[in-house]
Amino acid sequence: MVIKESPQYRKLYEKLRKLIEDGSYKRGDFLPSENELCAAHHLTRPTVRNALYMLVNEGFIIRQQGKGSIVQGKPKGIGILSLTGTTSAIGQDKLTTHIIVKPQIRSWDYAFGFNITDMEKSVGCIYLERLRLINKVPVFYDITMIPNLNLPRFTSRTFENRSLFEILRKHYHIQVKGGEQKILAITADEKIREHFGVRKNHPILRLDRKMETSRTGFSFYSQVFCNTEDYSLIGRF
Amino acid sequence: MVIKESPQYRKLYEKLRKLIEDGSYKRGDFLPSENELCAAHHLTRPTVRNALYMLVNEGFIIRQQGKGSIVQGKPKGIGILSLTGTTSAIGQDKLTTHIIVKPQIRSWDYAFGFNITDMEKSVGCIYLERLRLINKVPVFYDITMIPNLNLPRFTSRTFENRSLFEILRKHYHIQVKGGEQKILAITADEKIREHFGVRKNHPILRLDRKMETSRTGFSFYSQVFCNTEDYSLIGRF
DNA sequence: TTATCTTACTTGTATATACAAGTGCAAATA
DNA sequence: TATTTGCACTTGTATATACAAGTAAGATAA
Repeated sequence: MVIKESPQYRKLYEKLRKLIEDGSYKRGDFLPSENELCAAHHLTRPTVRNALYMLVNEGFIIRQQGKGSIVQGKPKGIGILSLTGTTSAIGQDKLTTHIIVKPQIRSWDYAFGFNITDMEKSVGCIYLERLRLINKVPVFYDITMIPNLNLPRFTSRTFENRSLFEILRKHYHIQVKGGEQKILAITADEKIREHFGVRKNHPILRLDRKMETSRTGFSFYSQVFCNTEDYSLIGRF
Repeated sequence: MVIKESPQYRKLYEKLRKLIEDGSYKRGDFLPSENELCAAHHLTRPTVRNALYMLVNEGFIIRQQGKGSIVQGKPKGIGILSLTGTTSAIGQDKLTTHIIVKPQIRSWDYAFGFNITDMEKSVGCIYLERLRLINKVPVFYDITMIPNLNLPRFTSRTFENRSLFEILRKHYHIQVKGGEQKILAITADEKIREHFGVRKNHPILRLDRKMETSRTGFSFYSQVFCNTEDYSLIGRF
């Protein structure tokens, strides 16, 4: 498979994003002006602006006419509500993953309330369940279902302490572009209580998510149970 | 106060958005191509693309190279997770609002975990509590705190069945541009149980939100309790 | 001193243009 | 018939340019 080189504006976006994420630019700092970025990277203003608007859309910076691009810092907390997966959102060091149900082929005909196509039904899905801990405290329990479409050797890969998003990107060149989610509060059932070690009637946040990818028509689905006693979900809108 | 005319790309965005929202374009339809929109509205491609990308960012359409702009339909469900307020998210016809605590000036020194500035502290806040019902079923209970900065006659305005966002926009020319939110699951306390009419230990979704506006430095805050038994929150990411 | 104007910067809006690259279909070819 | 080729369409990327409008600070004038 041919991996195309990123366009210029995306490269600049990645660079600036990294500088914000690693703290080179702190909250309140100003990015270089558009013209300075143009000169420094040998680009024109529309190209630079393209990169800057990506940062605006993700909340890394705000822009003010007459002043400049003001760094907001990286979106804090558990950014599962935005584009990133859990791993990148909270930092790999703190997060450990236990596989509860190893990836296996199953038949399916629905995915957490999202409609799936006849084609997806016919090929079945790869099913897995994971428990994820932050500083050794179980916080997420998730069930993932991925249409079994041209993902060779997927079920034999190891998921312990690995990001699903990363595996899809590196081994299959599939990027998550966005998606849809439903959020509700429930009380823990017995299985969830056991995994989280909580009492009866403990409130749990449930997310039903559809992830849309760069491969056209290819989406996958997950249901995430989250114990928000110690960690709340944070996002920008 | 002078109200500036919207730029061209924003006008086109509004037009197209309306056409999608009122069903003139349905899910799966294609919008006219960029060149057709250029010709029809006497604009150039970059301007048209600007409008189209606004629709992409809000999930109204997706775009595919070589094919076109594919309508996704309006983001369904209760879009409180995205930019819109509750009223515009679920449609005014179904939503009724009861004022539980009428707008009043109070002192404050925190806002649901968000930091507020000394200036905001010193002027106090406008405080109100509302109960909002969908088809006569109570679904949202929200507490709102707005810094008391140059909002003449605010506390005397009527909020029954009116949108807070709309009042800010029409009477004070303040638009909500985005914000930050924390989401967690809790069990209903006695006050909430009473308003929602639910039993003890009923799970409730709580959102702590900071709304950032077009008036620089002006943000307001709300805490929303949501009974997700019948309606779950839906958003795109 | 105080108030106003100018200036130099910033981002915002808009046009005009060019070529790359993905999609789908029809015509030409084996 | 089946396959390939070419074409006409779509969006994607990038450049070059111009002027509008917001911001801040220094120069100028009252």
